[in-house]
Amino acid sequence: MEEEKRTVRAVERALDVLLCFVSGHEWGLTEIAGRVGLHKSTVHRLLATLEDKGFVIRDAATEKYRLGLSVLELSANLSRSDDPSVVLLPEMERLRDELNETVSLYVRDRAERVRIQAVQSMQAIRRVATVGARLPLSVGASSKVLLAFAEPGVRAAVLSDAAWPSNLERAAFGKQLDDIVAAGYATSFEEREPGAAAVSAPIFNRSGKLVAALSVSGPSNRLTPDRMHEYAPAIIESAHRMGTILG
Amino acid sequence: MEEEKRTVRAVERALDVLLCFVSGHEWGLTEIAGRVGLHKSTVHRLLATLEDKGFVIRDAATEKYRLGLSVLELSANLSRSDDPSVVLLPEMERLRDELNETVSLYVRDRAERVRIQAVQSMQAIRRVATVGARLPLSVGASSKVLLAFAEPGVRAAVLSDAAWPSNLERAAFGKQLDDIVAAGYATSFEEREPGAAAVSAPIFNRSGKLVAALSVSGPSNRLTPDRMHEYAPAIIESAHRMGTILG
DNA sequence: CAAACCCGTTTCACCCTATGAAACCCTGTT
DNA sequence: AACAGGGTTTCATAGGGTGAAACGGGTTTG
Repeated sequence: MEEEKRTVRAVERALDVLLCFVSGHEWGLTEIAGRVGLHKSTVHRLLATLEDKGFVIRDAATEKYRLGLSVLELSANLSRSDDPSVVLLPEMERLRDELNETVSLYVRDRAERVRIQAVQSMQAIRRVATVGARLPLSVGASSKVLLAFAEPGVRAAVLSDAAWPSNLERAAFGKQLDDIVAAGYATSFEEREPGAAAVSAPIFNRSGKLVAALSVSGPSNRLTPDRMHEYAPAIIESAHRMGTILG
Repeated sequence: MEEEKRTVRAVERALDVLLCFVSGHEWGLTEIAGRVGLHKSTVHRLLATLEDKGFVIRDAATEKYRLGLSVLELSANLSRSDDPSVVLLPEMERLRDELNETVSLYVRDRAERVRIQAVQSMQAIRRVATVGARLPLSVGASSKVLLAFAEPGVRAAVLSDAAWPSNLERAAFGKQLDDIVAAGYATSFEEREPGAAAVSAPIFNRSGKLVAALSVSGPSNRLTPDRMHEYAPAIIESAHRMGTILG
């Protein structure tokens, strides 16, 4: 609490309002005010500003707010030519076709992970992965990869974060991460979602720094533990190839 | 200048900073300060706030700012299931396959139009359309559609906008829009870009309100005026079908 | 090797402006 | 009519955003 904040409160609050729209598409003013814990009139002013700049629009029919087109405009420029999510796409599709399962790409953002790219399996029963989703860093194969192979310090920093689940045994988890470093890949079986399993391997750039986790996921009856270990070499090889594509 | 502003200045400025990233991917602090016309230290604080909420990140190598992952997260939820750009995609692909030309979807945003979805022709020579692009509302087939079929008032409002090109003869343009309403579709031949042509038809929702313009575009040697009028019925029918898909 | 320069960071006093309580205005409901 | 539940507007207050200036750390210039 002693932390000197060099941020602008009004802007922080406006961005919190904007971030309401990551879950659910439409919100009324009062709803938003309740969610962010601010007074109606404050939120009203913030929304007017956001609307003015095109970040939100009011649905003419429902009178509620939804995301505006400025966000689309920004996200269009998010994918640059040297963006991993673009240059790695062909290789992701190749791997998808080889294993016929959904392939995702994750990066770590503080104490969370974000799915920055995904290609879906073509099978009827498949893992459906939405790009942009933000997931906890405590469970799942790619979470463990993103922690295990991270630069020194981040592992300790994340594990000691206040948001980290307290019921998770730290020592055992650390041991698990060490095993993953030794094996070169991680698996998860019905860990985060029942019926789902995943294998994940680290992607390093040329200077050996971890940049992303490549993950293959599907229903747990297809992706049995045996099958996952069988797939692992192909995934590791694919991840290695991706590393050479990057700078 | 007498206009009572009910907006928050600090937030406005922060959003202006964010909107710098629609053109060019990377900016230094001083560059941004110059662009938005603010003092360095102000921009520094705003950027710190934006970074804190994940809307921008600092490239570790170049020390410059680029868009952060929160934008990705937001844009993921912009494409909701009832979002036109998603539900209309199959029909757009069908039309693309029928005519073998690039198909785009535009909506009006104030005095501009935004391409919210596009599927490319498979031919070697084809119109390449990027989603999220923002274009003037004064030229192009879909511009004319978005104006001609708009609700009463918006036509006059846009034409009298300060940003409207003054060299455009208003009376003649208005007549042209009336003709388009009568015809039910619009064409443009090398109007905005040399060598490019387009046909566009309006999409109305069930309550008869204009929601988007469906456009077929390609090289002007394939999309001759004759060919465009020949294509028009199919495009109108497709646009009508899309209207029934929407609420 | 200074000096000059550029960029980002920090400090600080001033006074602008964001804030929230309350009142107000709708429209629909009891 | 009275009420409820949304959104809008007003207004006094003090809290906080602001920009000038100074600082620090690089790199280029003399």
